[in-house]
Amino acid sequence: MPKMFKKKENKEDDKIIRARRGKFVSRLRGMKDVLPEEYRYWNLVIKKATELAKSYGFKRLDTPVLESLELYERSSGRSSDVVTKEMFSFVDKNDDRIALRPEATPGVVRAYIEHGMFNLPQPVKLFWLGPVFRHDKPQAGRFRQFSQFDLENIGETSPVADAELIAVTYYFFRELQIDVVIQINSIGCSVCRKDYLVKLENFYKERGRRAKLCHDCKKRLVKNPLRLLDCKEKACVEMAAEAPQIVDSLCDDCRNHFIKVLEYLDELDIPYNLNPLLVRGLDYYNRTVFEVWPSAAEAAVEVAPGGAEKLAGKAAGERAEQPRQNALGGGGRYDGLVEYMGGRPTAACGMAIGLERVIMKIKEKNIPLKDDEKGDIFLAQLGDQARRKIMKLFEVLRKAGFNVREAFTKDSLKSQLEAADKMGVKYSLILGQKEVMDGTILIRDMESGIQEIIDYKKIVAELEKRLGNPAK
RNA sequence: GUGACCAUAGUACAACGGUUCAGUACUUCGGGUUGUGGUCCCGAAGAUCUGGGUUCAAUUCCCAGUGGUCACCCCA
Repeated sequence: MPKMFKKKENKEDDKIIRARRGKFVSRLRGMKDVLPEEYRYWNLVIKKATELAKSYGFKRLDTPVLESLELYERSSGRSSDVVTKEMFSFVDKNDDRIALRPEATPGVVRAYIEHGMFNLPQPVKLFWLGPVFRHDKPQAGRFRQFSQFDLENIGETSPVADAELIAVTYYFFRELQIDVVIQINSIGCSVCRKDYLVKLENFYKERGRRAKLCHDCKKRLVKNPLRLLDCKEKACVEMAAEAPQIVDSLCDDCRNHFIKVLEYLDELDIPYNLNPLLVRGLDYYNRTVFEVWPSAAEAAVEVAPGGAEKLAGKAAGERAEQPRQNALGGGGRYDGLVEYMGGRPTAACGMAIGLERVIMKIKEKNIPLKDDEKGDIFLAQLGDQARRKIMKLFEVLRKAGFNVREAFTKDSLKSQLEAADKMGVKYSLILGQKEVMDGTILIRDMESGIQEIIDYKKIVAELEKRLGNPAK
């Protein structure tokens, strides 16, 4: 029979087999599994976030993954990209408009109002850890489901709150050995921002600048002029560099607030860069806005401490020239949001860090991680009698605090020791028929291969001698 | 949303318009007689993303879809 027919037959067989197995349904675009190997990084990052937040007096809360679509439309803003084009939203069986949360703040603010947290001592400091969703096109460090570590300080007008938030953010990165620089700016309050926007619009109307703007920016000029500063088109960037800076238009209150924030940061030696072009993509921000950018050593980013004096003295510092990289985190003040969403007038500020990006950085830097899943002792058995006895021993050792591993389902000693080896344990305890009879057990040092017979009753003492007392 | 590149076992890679070419390595599983892992030897399992088209013949060429990677936009 010619081969081509044979081949075809095989192919048909394969199809049948595949059909019997059932069709494999793969993961959704931009979604990611976190495998045990990767979870080591997550444990590290989550632990750091939790410890740090707690030690600064933030308390954890969770909010639902699903919220009313309206919540985000109202809070994050109709002009924000997050709301207009990146939201996972749908109509449920009840005809309700639902969204998977694209960020944490609106849900937290909703919870603050709904649970009457304004009756708690103010400010209310909260932290939040969990998945958020944005329907973006996946790319390096960008997923459709990703995780944020979020801090909110609600009910505090003082610039100390802004500075503390930024400080905690900075320490988070520093303690994970990731070099970052805080990009910071103030976008004023609704009053002074209005003045600034007039200046900005006038600027773009002068000397035919408007005609040189890119297509998107022409729209921005009408819809959200602040975003003009944020454009990456060459012509727009050049114009933005000459445009009036918002820090020069701040009202006294906003200006003083901002100076205070910077003074605190100077005092704490937190490296930041006054970035007059930083605006942010969510509509609810006012006054302080900031982002966390990786400080690429190779890009020779200039750190500019002492910005407070500069700002107090004259125009703000040099324009940020470095290429914009993926932000690791960001935040700012949102004094109007709580009231806007139906609460009392309440000042607040918050920030969020993208954990996948943090983990990406940790991996890039090859920061060694210890494998805390490793066991110290492996229990091997031969024969059913021994197996029963050793299953009890497992409980005893586990309760004594030892890190014990086993492969009770395997029969041969060979395969059990093989498993022990792969688990990287220090010692194996081997129990066979003979030892059961004698009331003994073998202890094998897995590195040297030396093994000794010990009294079964003295196991715990022997292990404590070799490994130390786990209870201590 | 726009653009570029890509798509073969669990992983990393080969190969080819048909022909003992779907191969190699790692991993996994089993074995190298009685109760001993790491090395070695033997064996097994395991893949051409989906759908069309061109062709006598497609895993290979073309198109579309899907997915991946990267950049832009935007952000975390």
